[in-house]
Amino acid sequence: MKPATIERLREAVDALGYRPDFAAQTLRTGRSSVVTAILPGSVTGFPTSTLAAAAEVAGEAGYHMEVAVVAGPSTVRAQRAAELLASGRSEGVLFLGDSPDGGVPAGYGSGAFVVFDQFDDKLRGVGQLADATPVADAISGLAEMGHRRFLHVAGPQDFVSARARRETFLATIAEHAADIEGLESAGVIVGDWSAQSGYDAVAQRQEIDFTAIIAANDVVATGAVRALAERGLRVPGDVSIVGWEDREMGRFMSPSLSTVAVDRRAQGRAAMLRLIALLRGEEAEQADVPVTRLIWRESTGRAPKFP
Amino acid sequence: MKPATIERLREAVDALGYRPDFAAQTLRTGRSSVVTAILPGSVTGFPTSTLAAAAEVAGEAGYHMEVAVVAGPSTVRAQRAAELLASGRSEGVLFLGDSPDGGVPAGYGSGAFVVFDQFDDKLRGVGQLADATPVADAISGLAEMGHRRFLHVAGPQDFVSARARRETFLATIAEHAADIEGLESAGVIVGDWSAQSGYDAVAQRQEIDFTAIIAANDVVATGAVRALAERGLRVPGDVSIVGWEDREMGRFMSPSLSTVAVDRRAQGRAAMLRLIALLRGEEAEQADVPVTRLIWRESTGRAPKFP
DNA sequence: CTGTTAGCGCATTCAT
DNA sequence: ATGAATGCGCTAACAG
Repeated sequence: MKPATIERLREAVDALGYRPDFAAQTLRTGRSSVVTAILPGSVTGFPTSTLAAAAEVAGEAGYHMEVAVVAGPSTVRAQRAAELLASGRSEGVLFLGDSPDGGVPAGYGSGAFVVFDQFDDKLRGVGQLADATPVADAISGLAEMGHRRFLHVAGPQDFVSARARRETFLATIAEHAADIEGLESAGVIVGDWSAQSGYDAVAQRQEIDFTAIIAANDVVATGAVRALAERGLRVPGDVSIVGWEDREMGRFMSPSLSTVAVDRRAQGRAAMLRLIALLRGEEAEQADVPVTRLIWRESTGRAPKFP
Repeated sequence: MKPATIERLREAVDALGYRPDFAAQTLRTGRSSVVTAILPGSVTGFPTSTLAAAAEVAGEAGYHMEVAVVAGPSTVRAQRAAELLASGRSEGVLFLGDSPDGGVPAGYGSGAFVVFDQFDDKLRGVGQLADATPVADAISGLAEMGHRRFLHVAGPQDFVSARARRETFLATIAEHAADIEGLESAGVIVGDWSAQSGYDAVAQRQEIDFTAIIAANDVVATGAVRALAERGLRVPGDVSIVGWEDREMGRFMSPSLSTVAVDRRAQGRAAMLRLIALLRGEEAEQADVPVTRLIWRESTGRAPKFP
C-alpha cells in the first residue's frame, strides 16, 4: 500500500474509533479464537496459578480462555467438550482437575483437546506433567538414611499423576530391593488427596511397621504426621515423611515438610502450549526445564536404631 | 405455533443437525454472552473454588466466563476491562484477586463490572464478602478466656478484606477496652498474607507482650506459631492464635488452628450473581446465608496466669 | 400464525 | 493498488 493510503486509513481509524468486531470476524472466518478449560464440578484443590498460567498463554496466542464447570462423571465432561467443539463455540478444550482413565471418547469434530497431566499421542509430555521421578529420588535418599520399610499413601488412582507416583514407588522399591538387604514396601494405601486419608492410613494401621511414608501430597502428609503424633511417635525421630506440592504452610509447620516442589505455572503453561500447538498443527515445543524438585526439610531424617 | 409445525420443525432440526451459531447470534444482537474474570498477573493464593463457582453461575445464566490474566498495576487491569467492554467482546467484568483502593476509573461504555469482595454502590454486599465480624467474635471469645493484649498481623491494606479486618480489630479492641480493665491492642503489623510475614512479626518483636494473635489467615498464623515455638513459647499455653480461611492443613497441624471458615464457593457465586443482576438491570438477590464461621480449635486457650 | 426479507461487520473474490 | 460486491447465520420487522 502507498504510505499516503496507509496514513489516510490510520486517520479514519482514529477519527471513527474503529475496532475490529470479534463476532463478525468469527462469523466470517469460522474460527472463534476461544479455547475452553473444563473443570469438574467438584474442584477443590486445583491451583489457580495453573489455570492462570494457561489463560496467560492462551491470551498471548490470541485466544480467549473460557472456563466451564461441568458436574458429573468424566463421560459427561467429555460430552460437553464434544458439544463445544462441534458447535464451533470453542476451538480447543483443556481438561483439568482430574484425568479419567478411560481417556476421551471420539467424535470431537474438528477441535483439539488436551487432558491436563496426560498427553495422549506417543505419551510425550508425561515426562513433564505427571513426572514421578522425585518419588524415586525420595526413596533413594531415605534408603541412604537407613530406612528399609516404606509406606505409600497414594492419591485416587483415576488421576494419572497419582497412578504414576504409585507405579514409580513400587518400581523403585523393587529395584532397590535387589541391592539393599531388607528394603521393601510396607504397602500402598489409596486415599483421596485429603488430610483425613493420611490420618486414617496411619491411625487405622494395626502396627507401625515402617519408618518412612511417601505421601500423595503435603495435605495427606500433614494428616499422617498428626496421626503419628497421636500414637506417640515422633517425626522424623520414629518415622520420616515426604509430601508433594511444597505448600507454603508445610514450610512453616513443625516439623517442616520434606516435599516435592511443583512448578504449577509451568504445568499450566505447558498444557496450554500443547493445546495451541495442536490447534495450529505445529509440534509443541518441549520445555526442558523440570517442573518438579525434591526438597529435604525437617520431616525426614535418619531411620531409628541406625548405627 | 401449531403442534404440527412444531413437530415439522423438530424433525428438520434433527435431520440437519441444526445448532444455533453463537457468532451469528452475537453479531446480530450485539450481545456476546461473555463475561470476563480479570486476574492479576501475580495470582497465587486465590482459590479455584471461588473462580469455579463464579463460572458455574455464569454458565447457568447463559453466559460464558472468560479468564484474562493481566499483569501490572490495577490501573492497567482497569484499562483492559474498559477495552473488553468497549469492544463488545465482553458484557461484564469481575475483578478478582485484589481490590485496589482507588476503585475503578470511569469510561466503561455500556458494560457492567463488579470488584470481588467490594461492592461499590451503597456498599451493599460488603457484609457478605468482606465481612470481618468474626474478628470481633474471636476477640470477645479470647477476652473471656482471660486475654488482655492482642496483636493483629494484618494483610496488605490495599485488599478490602484485609482493611475490613484491621478496622474491625481496632474497633472491637476499643469497644471492649471500655468494659474490661487492661484490655488493649499490642499493635497491628501489616504483612502480605505470607507465612514469612507471620513469622517475622513474631521473630522480630523485641518482647512478646501479648497473649493472643489475630492473624490475617491460616498461612500467616502458621508462620507465627513457628516463630513462637522457636522463641520457646507454646501455643496455646503462652499465646493463643486465630487464623482465617480454614485451610485443610490447619485442621491437622499441631496445634490445630482456630480459624474463620470462609465459604469460597458462596463468595464466587455471590459476586457473579451480582454481576449478572447488573447486566440484566435487576436487583441482586442478597443471600442471607453467612459466608464465614468462627471455629475454635487447639491453637486457642486460656490466657497464661489466669486464675 | 407463518413465510419472506434486510442487514449486523467482516474476509474474500473479482474488477478495475 | 484500490474499490465494489458477495455471503457467513442469525434476528427482527414486516407481509401475507
